[in-house]
Amino acid sequence: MNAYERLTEYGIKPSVQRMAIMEYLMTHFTHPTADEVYMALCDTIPTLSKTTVYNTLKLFVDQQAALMLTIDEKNVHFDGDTSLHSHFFCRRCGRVHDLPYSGKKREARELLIEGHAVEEIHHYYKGICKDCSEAEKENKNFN
Amino acid sequence: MNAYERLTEYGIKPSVQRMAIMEYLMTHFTHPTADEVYMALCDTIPTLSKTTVYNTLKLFVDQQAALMLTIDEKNVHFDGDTSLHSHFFCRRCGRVHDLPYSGKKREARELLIEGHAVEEIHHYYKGICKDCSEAEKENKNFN
DNA sequence: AATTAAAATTGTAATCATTACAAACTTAAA
DNA sequence: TTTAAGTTTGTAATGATTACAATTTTAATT
Repeated sequence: MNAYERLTEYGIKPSVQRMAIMEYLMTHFTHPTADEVYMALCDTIPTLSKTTVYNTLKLFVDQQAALMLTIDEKNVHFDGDTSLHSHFFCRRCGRVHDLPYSGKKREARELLIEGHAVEEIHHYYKGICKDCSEAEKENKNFN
Repeated sequence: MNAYERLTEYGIKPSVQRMAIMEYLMTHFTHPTADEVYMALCDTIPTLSKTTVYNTLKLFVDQQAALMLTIDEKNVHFDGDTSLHSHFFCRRCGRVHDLPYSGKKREARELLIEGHAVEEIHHYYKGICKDCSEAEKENKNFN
């Protein structure tokens, strides 16, 4: 599936900017921030505005075509993989790693928990990631 | 247990400000933001600085005497209840509700997942809370 | 008690991610 | 081709958080 199809599938009218941003999310599983998306695309789309990146990512999230990760208190991260999975945030290098979802497999939508209508499930781990742990052992700095 | 004991237990040297902030966390389970803590205390401690509130909450989190919740992209929330439990963030009213932890009960500390050293486990739900759902049914606004 | 050093607190100013807003541009329909 | 609606853009504002240096407090020592 390409970016165009993905957008229309989620009821989003395609445009050059929207396709570029979706394409980026579909090919980079680094959980980028809005700024990282902007920096990656502003060379190929020189007229791109950061406001557009923010607006577009918000649109994707509203349409459930992307996930907004609030795992990092410094920056909001975005994830083009909307399947149910967990995340690990490394407080050393600041990266977000994917992990399989370890909770009960239940549907995110149409779920009531203690009377609250659940729309999203987020499962986060925080700590020091494998790369940073190994780098520390060797007295080296990762990054 | 009072605030003084709690602080010393977590290796934090007590002070008037620290005890007031810890006392607030121990008696209010509203998951306040730094600003809410400041606003609640600045009447009784008129010289209190917002910087002190930020520094102190960070100290509590570093010493694991409180949890930092990044569930809300607008504000960091704090939780004096460090036991393993889940949270529900209402995108309507912005409040954070407690929920029992539904995942596997495993120790947060000393846990390796795919090579990553886990220090914290966070389980978040997002959606519309019970109060807001009921208020909407009655065509009223909660808040 | 006076001296001193370390730690804690404070206020101000800076930072920086995000948003508001209005103008400019594009699209597609009429 | 006009019109309206939707989209993009740039600039300026917002607001939470942090940096920093000065002040105050604490606690140990003389």
